[in-house]
Amino acid sequence: MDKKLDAIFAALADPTRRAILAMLLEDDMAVTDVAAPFAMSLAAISKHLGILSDAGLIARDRRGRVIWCKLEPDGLRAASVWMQGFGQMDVMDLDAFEAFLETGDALADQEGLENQSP
Amino acid sequence: MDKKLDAIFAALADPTRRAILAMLLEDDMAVTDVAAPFAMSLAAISKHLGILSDAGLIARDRRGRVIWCKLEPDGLRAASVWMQGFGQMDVMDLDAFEAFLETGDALADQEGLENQSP
DNA sequence: GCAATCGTCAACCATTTGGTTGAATATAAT
DNA sequence: ATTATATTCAACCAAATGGTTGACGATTGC
Repeated sequence: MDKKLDAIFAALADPTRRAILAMLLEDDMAVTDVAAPFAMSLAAISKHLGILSDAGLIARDRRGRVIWCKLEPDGLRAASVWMQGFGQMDVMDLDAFEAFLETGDALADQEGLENQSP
Repeated sequence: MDKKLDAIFAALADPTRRAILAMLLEDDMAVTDVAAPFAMSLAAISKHLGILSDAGLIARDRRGRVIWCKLEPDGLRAASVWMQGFGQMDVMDLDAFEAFLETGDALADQEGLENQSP
């Protein structure tokens, strides 16, 4: 139960992984496309995605030979709850965030990347 | 500027350090008293405090031979700003948090520990 | 069938991390 | 002055982290 927080904060502690999360906030992406902007190997990015996935911050979904990565809407909840207890302050509206991710603009213009045939 | 976030999230990724922060939320504490509940050496705790301090999450203030540790009210700001941008949501009211720390109950009953002569 | 693409796995490497112990420093108390 | 207390420092250690490369398994397209 503490392990979850460990994993989340450790995942957030790396700038590459934070950048990946920021990219996924705008669009679901294939692993190769996630890796493209970074000056490191695909295998390294694959490891980062594994860490983000283990922390519950993203999910990976295989479609054909392409694996699509997307944000896990509930992923930040544990961290937010801890921060809430820490600061005794208003924390974020995670339910609104989930709604935002699932129905909102973030995932709307996915055709910016190549289309996979359904 | 990214390094700051690295340091903050890395600091939060360790359960001992999160526990220390939770303790300091209730009271300013001397290093020895911080270390007391943990099953590790004082030197190890001293290192953890150094990491928290480098991350800007706590401040250490020497008074006599005792070093008092207290939360740095502004310490979580960068992390909160990042999360805010990430989720596009309210994260926390840090100004209220600062007010809470500086004038509120948290630091009020410090006489629970031994008094240092002024 | 055969070749190209997508992604992971395994082995390796250097660096960082989280802990230990023992010595060193600074202040306080007797 | 001596002794005790509070804390850090330095050297060391095992394990984890972040990266590399090359081989591998799946899937697609010709």
